[in-house]
Amino acid sequence: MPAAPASDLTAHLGYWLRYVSNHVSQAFARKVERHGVTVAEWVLLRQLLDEEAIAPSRLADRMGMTRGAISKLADRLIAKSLLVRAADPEDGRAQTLSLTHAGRALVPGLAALADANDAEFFDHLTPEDRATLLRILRGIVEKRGLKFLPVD
Amino acid sequence: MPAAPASDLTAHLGYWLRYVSNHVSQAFARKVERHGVTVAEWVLLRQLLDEEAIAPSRLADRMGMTRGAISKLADRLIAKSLLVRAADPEDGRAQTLSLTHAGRALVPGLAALADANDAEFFDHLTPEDRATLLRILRGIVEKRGLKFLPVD
DNA sequence: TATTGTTATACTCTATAACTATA
DNA sequence: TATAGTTATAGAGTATAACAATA
Repeated sequence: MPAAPASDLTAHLGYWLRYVSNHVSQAFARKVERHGVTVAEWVLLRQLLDEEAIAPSRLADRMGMTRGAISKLADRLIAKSLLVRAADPEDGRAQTLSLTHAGRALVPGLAALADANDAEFFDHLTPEDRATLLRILRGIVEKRGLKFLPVD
Repeated sequence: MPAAPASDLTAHLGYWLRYVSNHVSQAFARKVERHGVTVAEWVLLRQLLDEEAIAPSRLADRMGMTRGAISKLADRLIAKSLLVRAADPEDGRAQTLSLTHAGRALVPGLAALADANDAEFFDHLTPEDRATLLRILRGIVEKRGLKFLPVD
């Protein structure tokens, strides 16, 4: 009897994508861990750098997480004195998140680690391959339109 | 004052890879969830399909997980009657894992979902782009040699 | 009533480390 | 001592749902 007809795991692009992505992220996690933050925390910090102050719900949209998840993530960063919460003077329900001095000071170092991590995994590619990879990934995001993010 | 010098998140291929991969995996997770399994469980089941019986430690190597993680994953699949554990007659320390009839019967349906998920995210790509993406991802795995997997 | 945000609960995934049994 | 495997513990990430305050 021949092998079962189920298609091979390795026939799926999703499988390879997940495999490589998990390893890239894990390697990055180990790098930033030494600075006391996680990958998700880094992404949140980086978002704040350009924004001054931002509503948790906007972060949730951008990062593709629920508001509850953002709340917990923010709690951790506040406990590390990298972030502060403040009431929005215009809307009593709303809050804003912004970086502390320590948080702002931490970002460039983390960005350098992100650069190093990217180099580690993608520098051996030709410039063409790097461009193609970026184009394909961005194309998928655009095509799917981020619209399938958590609805909460 | 210009923006801070920290490089943009979106400048990193790792960022896009993680973003797309998370969405592809989440979409797949929702599909297989209806069949009562998770993505990691699916990968383990699929590995077993070709092997008849396999040692947990081999699975750990292949799947890039620790032995403890495989143990727990196997526990869940055994609880669902999709997997069985058996003592290795040749080595009193060793165990083997194999699919039950129910487990084996479940795989083709899950494989069809994996096919569908891949189609959903990658079918709009040209054949050239799909081939390039696969080549790049496989190249990274080869280059890094899976050697940075958990050491346990 | 609808919206913003937090809190409570739960489950998966993963890791590290202690432990058991066998080699 | 070394190896195979399990178990214990912990923490990140995520989700859903209940809740509080305000609009």
